[in-house]
Amino acid sequence: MPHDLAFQSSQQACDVCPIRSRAVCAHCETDELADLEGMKYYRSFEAGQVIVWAGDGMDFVASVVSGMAGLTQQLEDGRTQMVGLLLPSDFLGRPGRQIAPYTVTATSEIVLCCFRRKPFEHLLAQSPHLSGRLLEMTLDELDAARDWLLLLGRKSAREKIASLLVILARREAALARQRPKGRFAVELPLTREAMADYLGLTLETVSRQMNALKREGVIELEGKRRVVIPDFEALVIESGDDSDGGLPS
Amino acid sequence: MPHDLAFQSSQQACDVCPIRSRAVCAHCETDELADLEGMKYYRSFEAGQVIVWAGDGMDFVASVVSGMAGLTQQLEDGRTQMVGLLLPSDFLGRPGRQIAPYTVTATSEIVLCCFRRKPFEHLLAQSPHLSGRLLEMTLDELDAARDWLLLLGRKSAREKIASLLVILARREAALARQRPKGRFAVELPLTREAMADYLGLTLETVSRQMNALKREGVIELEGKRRVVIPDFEALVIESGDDSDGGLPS
DNA sequence: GGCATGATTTGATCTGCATCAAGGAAGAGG
DNA sequence: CCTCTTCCTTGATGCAGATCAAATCATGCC
Repeated sequence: MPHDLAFQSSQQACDVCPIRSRAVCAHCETDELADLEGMKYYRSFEAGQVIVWAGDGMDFVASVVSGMAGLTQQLEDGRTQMVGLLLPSDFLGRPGRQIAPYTVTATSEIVLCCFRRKPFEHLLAQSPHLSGRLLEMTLDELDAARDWLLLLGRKSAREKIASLLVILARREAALARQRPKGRFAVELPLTREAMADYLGLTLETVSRQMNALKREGVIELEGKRRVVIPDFEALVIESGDDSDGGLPS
Repeated sequence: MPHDLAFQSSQQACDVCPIRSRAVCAHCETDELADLEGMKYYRSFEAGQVIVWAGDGMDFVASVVSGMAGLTQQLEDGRTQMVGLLLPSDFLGRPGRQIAPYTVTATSEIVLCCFRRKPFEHLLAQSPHLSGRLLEMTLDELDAARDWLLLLGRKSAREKIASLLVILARREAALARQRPKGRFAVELPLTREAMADYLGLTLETVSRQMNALKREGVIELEGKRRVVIPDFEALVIESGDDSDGGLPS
């Protein structure tokens, strides 16, 4: 039985929270934060643990504080596709919906800041700061899903791998309010199988393409779960789209 | 130059609107509807016309009244993926964003109920009925995008075609507040190429699979743009997922 | 250390769909 | 009626990535 970190950090204050500036609560005022503090609790999961099963009831919603999780959908015969990637500051759960439509699995050790559903929904109805931010985040997620549709529908295996690394690098940089450039290192808290499920490939193809990119010097592997990108712009070219990621300036 | 139908219908009243019960304005009260009437105007486009180009400014948002449109994304080398399908009652545009990220093309003749951006955003900030409904619709769209990810990542060409027909049948039935069952006819306001762009296939594969389904009696074709589904449940089985579409009862 | 367990790599072969290449069909405009 | 043009179908061939099969590597446990 894994050691549950939940109660170690159960009373961390919002004003020192690392995701404060990007999470659902980003626009909240002091009094709203106080309300949120009253309904929140932390939970931790280890890599591989299931956080929610599709079809189960959920009595909470949550923000990812650290770590990574995947939303996963399945066909009856077992074919699996990841349909959402939860990184720090992302939101888990849908207000107004009790039953989870997707299975959520921790792909690395993860810490969630959970809010009890009922009080959260109540506050959501009161606070335009909260509901406005949630709308904004949902629209961003929809944009990300649409980029992902392009990836799954039209990119080659090699481009898919490169795209995933670009996404992870951008997200990691965004938390530090930067953008990736030149030499850059990324944590890769995913097994080859999880990557395959994300990219609509098999794990063998993922392995082959990763090693091909490595052989050609586009990436360097430090162990299996850490990637160094010697030239970020070169990786972006491999990813197939030349967009700058839509970030300003 | 096509004949512009825009001004023929420029003053249709909201209370006789066919999409009233499902569009952004669904939860609005009489006074909010009056505000909306003041900022709205209708525009029509013919099949194949571009409604918005990616990168262009948009000074309106809109609801689809009738017809169909596709949001489309492209890689520099021309590979094209549809990333959104706009059917009656769907919402076009993102509040707070001026520049369109995707090209929007009418795939059939289409009528839009447009709202001037600024007044709409103002009302959105005032009205929880409006913003709440928009959040709800955005979350539904995200769910649809996630089903689509599964389709693109893991389904065979045959399953993809069947899935598209199931989606169109469900949407057509939903407008009449029903669910498809038994024998059912669907309009297919898409060229083979548009279907291919939706499904991440080539138009040749779409054509072959459509005719294969026809040969096997799963579908019947009335002309090229109308499909009769003799047994809806059989089509759902071909689509690969046995879900009931998530509708209650 | 020795041994299980799970993750990853690597190789050989197969196959579904893309690609390339002609034709048909059906409507629009002269 | 003829001739574009656009859309669709059908056939032949090739290839990227799936599938099947075995090592290799790591890690934790006894």
